[in-house]
Amino acid sequence: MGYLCDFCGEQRSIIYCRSDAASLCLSCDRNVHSANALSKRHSRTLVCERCNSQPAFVRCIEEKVSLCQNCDWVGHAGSSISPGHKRQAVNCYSGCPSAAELSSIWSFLLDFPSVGDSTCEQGMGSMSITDNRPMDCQGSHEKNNVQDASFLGEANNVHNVEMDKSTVWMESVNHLHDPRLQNVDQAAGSTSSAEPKDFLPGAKEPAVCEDDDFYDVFNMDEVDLSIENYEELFGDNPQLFGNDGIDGIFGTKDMSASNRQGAYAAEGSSIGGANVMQPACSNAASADSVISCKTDSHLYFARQAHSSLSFSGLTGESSAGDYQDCGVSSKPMMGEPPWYPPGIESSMPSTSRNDAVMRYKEKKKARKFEKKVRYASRKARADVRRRVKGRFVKVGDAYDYDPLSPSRSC
DNA sequence: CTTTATGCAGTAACCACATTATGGG
DNA sequence: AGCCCATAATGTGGTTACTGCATAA
Repeated sequence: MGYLCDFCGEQRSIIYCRSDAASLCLSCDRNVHSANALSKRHSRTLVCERCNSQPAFVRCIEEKVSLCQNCDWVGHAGSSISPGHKRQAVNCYSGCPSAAELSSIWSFLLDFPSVGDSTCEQGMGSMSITDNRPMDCQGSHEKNNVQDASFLGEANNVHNVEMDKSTVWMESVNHLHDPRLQNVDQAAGSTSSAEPKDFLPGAKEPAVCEDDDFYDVFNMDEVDLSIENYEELFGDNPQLFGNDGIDGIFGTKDMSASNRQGAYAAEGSSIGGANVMQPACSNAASADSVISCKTDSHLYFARQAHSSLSFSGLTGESSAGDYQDCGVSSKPMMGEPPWYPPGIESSMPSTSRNDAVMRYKEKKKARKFEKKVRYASRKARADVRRRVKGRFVKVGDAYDYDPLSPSRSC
């Protein structure tokens, strides 16, 4: 069975666009994603060469194949045959890099027979959606000329790549806390550890901070952050939330439900560039992603965290498309992630998970939104006031409820 | 498949009145 | 500026009624 480009149906698909949920050949990828500013921001990565349906997560250097998480797990973690294979993280990119640029980023891209294919490149030349600019995104380039190419640390030959700095950016997954990735070779081993530090507060990192998707992450307007006992949800693996764990996000564990939102937003500015938050694009993305799910989403996120998988870009009112954009469809929110490695699922102690679900449900049920009493004196007054069907009654009138005594006057 | 009934969860409204805020002298 | 007084506005908790949604019949 051939895995052809979803767009032209002719070339072999190489790139997977999460936003479009489509597998594209290089030509169509550039064609489609140079259409407008929004499409340019679509986060793409290689398509899994095994299942050809999921975005690639790592590349097995030994087998020279790009694999999604599921296939990677099946082929490596879940297999006794090739567990020691060296793997390399496959990053996401956005913008409209050429095939040559991509091959500079992913040297292994040359393994693909269609890369560099003349007809493919010619097809790019005959793009019908192009504007007059030889290399798109010039406008934004000028506007965002402060952007730095340092994020291209994953590239083997960063300095040789003269790509549009404003439109192409790689997303590091180096800070993944996925133990299964411990064996992943961090592409020339280079900038992995230092890379996140480039995004510290103050150090403007436009490719990250100016990305609307990233801001969406901090769109707290409608986010319910009423995690009553988040350490119960997330505490099993505090490392997932950076060095400071969950406290690194919320600042204090004693933060009330109402305060969390504000504090979160307040910290968001620093978090955005600090050690906690990183924009991520995929299911292979940073576990430092944002906690901004509502109700049941908490559980799902918790599951993601527990399984060392994560996603970002979820806002309280995220749509299905948003989830898709993160490499996770909305469907799993109602149940099991379809791409969830069966091995993990089966190996995960079902009892512990059930316990976690039970605990979550209990907490959710018992959760009460703390009401902040502004005037304790009024509360004290109300606490002793007699009522009729819950309503206050005049002093001396008949009442059916007396907080001071269960007796009734009538 | 559509309609109706039922259950559940969430929320606004209600009450009296002490407390608080505001403005004028 | 500081004080006093009158008036208006606020907020407090338990209960009910209402609404919207999901599910079953």
